[in-house]
Amino acid sequence: MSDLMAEITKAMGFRHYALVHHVDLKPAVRSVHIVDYPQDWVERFQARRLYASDPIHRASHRTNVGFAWSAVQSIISLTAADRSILAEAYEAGLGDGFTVPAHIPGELNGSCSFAMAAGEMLDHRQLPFVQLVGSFAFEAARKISRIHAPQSECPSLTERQAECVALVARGKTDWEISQILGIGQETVIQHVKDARDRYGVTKRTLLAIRALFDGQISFADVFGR
Amino acid sequence: MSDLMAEITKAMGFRHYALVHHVDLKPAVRSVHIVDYPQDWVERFQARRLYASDPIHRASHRTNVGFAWSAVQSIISLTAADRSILAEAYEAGLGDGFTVPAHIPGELNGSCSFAMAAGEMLDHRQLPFVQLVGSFAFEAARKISRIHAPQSECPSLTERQAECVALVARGKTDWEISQILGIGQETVIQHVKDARDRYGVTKRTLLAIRALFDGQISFADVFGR
DNA sequence: GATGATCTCCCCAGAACTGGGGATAACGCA
DNA sequence: TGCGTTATCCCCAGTTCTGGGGAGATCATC
Repeated sequence: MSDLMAEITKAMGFRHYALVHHVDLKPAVRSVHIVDYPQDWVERFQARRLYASDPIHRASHRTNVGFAWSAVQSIISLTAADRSILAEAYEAGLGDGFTVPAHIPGELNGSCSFAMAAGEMLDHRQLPFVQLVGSFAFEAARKISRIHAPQSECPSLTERQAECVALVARGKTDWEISQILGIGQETVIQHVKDARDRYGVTKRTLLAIRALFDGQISFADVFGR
Repeated sequence: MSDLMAEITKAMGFRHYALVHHVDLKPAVRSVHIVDYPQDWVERFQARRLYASDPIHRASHRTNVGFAWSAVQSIISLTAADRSILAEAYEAGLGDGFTVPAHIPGELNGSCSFAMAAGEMLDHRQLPFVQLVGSFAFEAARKISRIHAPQSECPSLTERQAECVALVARGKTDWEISQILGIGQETVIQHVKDARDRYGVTKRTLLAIRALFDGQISFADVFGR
């Protein structure tokens, strides 16, 4: 993967790339982290835990399409600290660059960035192509890094159960759910009990999250309306 | 905007388009909703509130790049209900299509879809271009409707709080969390309490889901390892 | 007609959570 | 030095959840 990325990066006229989830490196977590940035910068980046506050990362959380680093202030306002981070990156050898955000609900935020050497100019005519490459590169990395392990049969819930779980996910108590659905509290308790059983979990919190994860309910069910 | 979309749609060889946030239509909410689908289907879609459960929408919540509708089962597993929804859409005049997801942390999920008439075939060589157009179209629509996030307060948690919330999301009890983190149960109770306060919620279930939604924790934290 | 699935309702005991009220210590920042 | 933040711990009363045990009604299917 990194060989391929290096090749593509070069072919597009860039010098460095970073294909990352925006988290501190935790070996235990299956996150994407394929980077070819100046070593010096990578170390400082991690030491200072910039993955959360780096202005490029922050900007990538506010948009859906890629952007040139030189245009970052059109997306977020830069603080003095941000400017010094950018200056430091430049010192370390990173010139202008282009970052493609990669967000999926319920997953870590990520991005795919390509950078020139310090002093070189971006070829703006090429950016749409870079956008495309960035998106697909991230998706590919994400698929590879995900073991997609159990692919266990997602237990299906009955309609009533799903309705109850959706309300559980909204933080409703069993009594509140009974009022919303117009049935008895005992009935709700039973539906939630049955739903927990189907998922083989013992806590309603995990029930809600599992149901969310495999699409029995969606974030729209939780926050919609 | 819709004129332009219609033109682009035609130029790319498609018949219909839909540039939408995945929510029920509410005039009060400033969300993107630019659609040119068969009227019949739009009505049924809204009547049955499919925005949340439509398999194409669900699939678009699981990926970051576009996908052909005919390949949707490689992303999510289809239930019988899903299949009947797809069949119904086909009946209504929607053939194969291509959907580009558009997700931004803290905002409503959205997508940009292009569809053929029933019976026509997708030109797969063109899909990368469609991907590009879809992304930019959504971003443009989003900027115009300038919903720039309903100033979605994304409260930040302290490290300890986030650790506790991640474990809450795994269905652990406060006592279990205390054992895992090697601290007192009372301390865990306090951290969870503080985290609930920051999010302004009163139930740990909603706390976990909110934290999941805006990226404080991820599904990897919940299911990983 | 039996069987299974679903939805509805009921009771109970013990565990877990929630919302108040405290406290101490360490750290950085002004 | 004082103030805010964070992390740690403690107590308590009341609510909510969890895991057992039931039961009757409907509906489709075999």
